[in-house]
Amino acid sequence: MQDIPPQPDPQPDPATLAFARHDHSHCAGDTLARAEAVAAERGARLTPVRRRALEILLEAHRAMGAYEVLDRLAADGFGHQPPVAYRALEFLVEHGLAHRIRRLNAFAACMHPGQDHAPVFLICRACDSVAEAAGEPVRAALDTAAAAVGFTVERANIEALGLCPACTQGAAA
Amino acid sequence: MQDIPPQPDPQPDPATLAFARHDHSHCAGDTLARAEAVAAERGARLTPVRRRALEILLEAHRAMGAYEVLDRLAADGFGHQPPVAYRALEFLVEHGLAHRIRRLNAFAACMHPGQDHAPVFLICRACDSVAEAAGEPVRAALDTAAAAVGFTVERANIEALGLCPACTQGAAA
DNA sequence: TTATTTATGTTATAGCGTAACAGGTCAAGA
DNA sequence: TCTTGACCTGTTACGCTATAACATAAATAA
Repeated sequence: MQDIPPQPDPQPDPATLAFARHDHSHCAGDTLARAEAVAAERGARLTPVRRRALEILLEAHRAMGAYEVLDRLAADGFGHQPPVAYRALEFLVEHGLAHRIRRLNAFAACMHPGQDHAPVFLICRACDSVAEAAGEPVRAALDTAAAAVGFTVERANIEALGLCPACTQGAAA
Repeated sequence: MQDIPPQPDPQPDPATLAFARHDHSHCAGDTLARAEAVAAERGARLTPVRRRALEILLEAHRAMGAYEVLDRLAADGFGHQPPVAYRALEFLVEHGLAHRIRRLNAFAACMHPGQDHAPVFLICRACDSVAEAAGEPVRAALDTAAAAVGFTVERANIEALGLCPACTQGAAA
């Protein structure tokens, strides 16, 4: 998922979650299955709304605003009011099944539920795509910096704005 | 500014920008002077509203919402509408004289204008204090992680939620 | 001066998020 | 079984955050 194609196609979606091409239907289904396993393991109740909210994020495969998720939930027969979406999303974030991207006021399904809980988000300012990259070393450096002043890190948001591979090429050309 | 007092007093302010005690009036004036130098150097026009907005952040010495800054600007005879504050704050952020803390929907004066442009923010979930710590190693790790997928980082937000030294002690006691 | 850019201020509105309350579901224990 | 308590879902209502679009004024460049 991290390899960069030499000639990337134009973005198929305005905000895909990984820059490289991949079998999306497979990755979504697979991730959902792993998310279910993680939830079961943690004793977290993945109720219908919550599960559907996660599916919506996985299907879209991009960062989505809470109201956008809400619209889809409502269309599927769930509640129509903001708290419905916010609570489901909060649950997913709480249990590491989704992430909140504050720079975008948006949420995205976690692509590595249960394993990689130090994600960094790479947001392309040109094409608005968003990638979730592994950030263990970044998190380790953050923990060190915090420890130096006596601070204990519990949760972290690490978000970068810049240019994705495709747009870097475009800018150079 | 990074040393931790053995017996920190109760927070004098709900959201101070550094955990350790220090001579605030001195640090604010000094920082403002350095900020002016940085602005001049960059050819950035530190107009009255912008300068006043920076002063407000420095005087408060904590993270402030845009509307809170706006109220003070209005009280000083500047405009009363949101864009007045947002534009001034945006300018300050743009030129590295202030930072935006997305987790708090707030802004804070940069404590190291012109030198340290890889700040990390440490937000205490117990007492709401915020510290700006040096984050060069964190930023370096982030750049590395991004480069691994071909992404070029231009700006980054690195924010940690956890417990400050004082509240860690309190929780342990 | 005149043209051009940049900054300030306004009105109006869009977007994001949460508090507080009501009803429903489910499991554990009396 | 029935009741209690915890949790989940849904609602209304509201507040906070942020920006678009436009008018005016000030500074800069020609």
